[in-house]
Amino acid sequence: MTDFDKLAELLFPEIDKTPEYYENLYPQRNLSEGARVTRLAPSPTGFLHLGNLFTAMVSYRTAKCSNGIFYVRVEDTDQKRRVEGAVEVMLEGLKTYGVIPDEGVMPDGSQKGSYGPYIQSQRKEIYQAYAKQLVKEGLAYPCFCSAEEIEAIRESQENEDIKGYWGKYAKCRSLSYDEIKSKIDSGAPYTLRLRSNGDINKKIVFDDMIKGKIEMSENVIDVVLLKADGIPTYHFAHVIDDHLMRTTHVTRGDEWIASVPLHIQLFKALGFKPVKYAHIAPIMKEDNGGKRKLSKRKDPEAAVTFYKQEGYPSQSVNEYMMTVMNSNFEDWRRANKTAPLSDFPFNFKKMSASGALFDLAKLNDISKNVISLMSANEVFDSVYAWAEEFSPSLKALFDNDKQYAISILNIDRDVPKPRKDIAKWSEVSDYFSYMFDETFEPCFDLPDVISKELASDTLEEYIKIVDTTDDKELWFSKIKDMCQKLGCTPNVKDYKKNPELYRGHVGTLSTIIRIALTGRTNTPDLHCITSLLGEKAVNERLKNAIEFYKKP
RNA sequence: GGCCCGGUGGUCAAGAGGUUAAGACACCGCCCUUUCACGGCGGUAACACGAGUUCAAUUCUCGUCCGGGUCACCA
Repeated sequence: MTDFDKLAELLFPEIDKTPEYYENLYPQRNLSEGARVTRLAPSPTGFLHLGNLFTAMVSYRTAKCSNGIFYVRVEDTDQKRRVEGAVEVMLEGLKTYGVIPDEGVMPDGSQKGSYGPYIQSQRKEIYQAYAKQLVKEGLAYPCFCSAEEIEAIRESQENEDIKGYWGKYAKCRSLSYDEIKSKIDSGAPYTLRLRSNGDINKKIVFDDMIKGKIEMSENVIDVVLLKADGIPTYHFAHVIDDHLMRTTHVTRGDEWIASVPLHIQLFKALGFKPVKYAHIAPIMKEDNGGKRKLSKRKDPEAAVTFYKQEGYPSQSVNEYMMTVMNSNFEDWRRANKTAPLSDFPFNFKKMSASGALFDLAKLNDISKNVISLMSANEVFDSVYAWAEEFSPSLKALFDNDKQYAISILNIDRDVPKPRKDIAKWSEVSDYFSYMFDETFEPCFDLPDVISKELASDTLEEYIKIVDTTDDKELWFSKIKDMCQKLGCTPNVKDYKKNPELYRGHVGTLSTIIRIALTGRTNTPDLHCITSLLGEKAVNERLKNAIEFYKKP
């Protein structure tokens, strides 16, 4: 028995399973050629960041486009940062954007699939079995340095290019078996470190799916594999889990690039085939002149819940994310207006290597398009669901008369070129406030070119002939007929030619009526509004306006 | 500071050793039009800088600058 064997037994007396056991337990997946296995590995530390969603979507699409598997593994190795219920919140958020795992931790908290457990805190023995193996092979050793000692080492490395626990700084690296045994017998806490065989002068080259070839020095640092409590660090857990769960492609934020040499070294030390990496640039935010990562503290739009609160349809967010993800998405969408997102051939190579600025204006534009394609019923259902959660007053209005609400939402919608005014549900109540007596705010301000006299003349005439059951043609011809009597012209071009001959034109009259009825100068189709408002409301509003304009 | 990544209009971005350097959003103008919106047409606006290679560089190389990342018993 070598010292390494003895050390392995000393450190892990309870561990009797071997790496071979796990290899057999988790066999290669039986998938079709080219199928990719991806994962999302959230740590339960809080809310769903837009960047998490983005990364998740990349993973998800990658798997889906190759008939592969997308699973969720919870990385809860840092008990200090653990937040209760965070995983559920995240998965629920992901679900609303259509990112639903095939395997792993499901939104209801259950686990599905035969490569589990999918929660790292439940995999302690697995990590330790591999750790034991590394110790046996002399590739890992216990380190008894305290936080203070580590700090002191760091301070002594001011002039060193490579900082950390390595080379001559790795004090515990060459402890003898007996030294280790006596420390352990005395109850000294320790971490397990990698005995790095990296060569500082050698380079490692790997091919990132997004960034391309990257060349870096080999890792020489004896990183911590197992913390003092026996729980693995991210690095160790990543390598073991992604190997055992048979992940083929790891997509993660590009802040991980710096540790790829370590990860590849670990894969090799454990005898695993390395995964392929796709490192994603973060979504950025403009910050007076500069760029910075979207921050959850400073930027409300960093939280995925923001979009729900504002009432952006999930599909709008999805489409926006796709345009950021793959630059050819917009072209594809133009050519395939109603195709489901899943038909889009997602490709890593089309991803930008640098971080894109988050662009709310673009999101709004996309969302307007998405909403313009929805039917009034779909819009109603979505707005209603939104209002239930975020706007009791709007919900109450809708509850009064759902059919009326749907009719309003249908104005200028069921036509070849629907309007694109609404980007999010929170705009709806304001947009249509004048359609409800409860929220209508009269405003009699006229454009400068229209006199109060003309306004009252027009409305007095109009109130006599208005019939809210008229069809559009009749309705408009009546307004045209009024022109003569009021010294206006039904022909706008005539007016423009000789404005001094007339008091106004049809448009002028329409504007007067529009203001009286809605309090606004800009609205969708006035005929629709008039007939939906109904006789009572129309008469009332016209009377009030007349009264106002007649006052000196 | 060491190492790594990136830099095409305000934004997202195609692009290739020779192009009038696409397109989308935003912005502006015109047309359509009972307002607005939609739609159509048009416009302003970009290859960070300096060397080198080359007949030719925004594209290749190097340097500079700028931006980002990373150097934990956090992920």
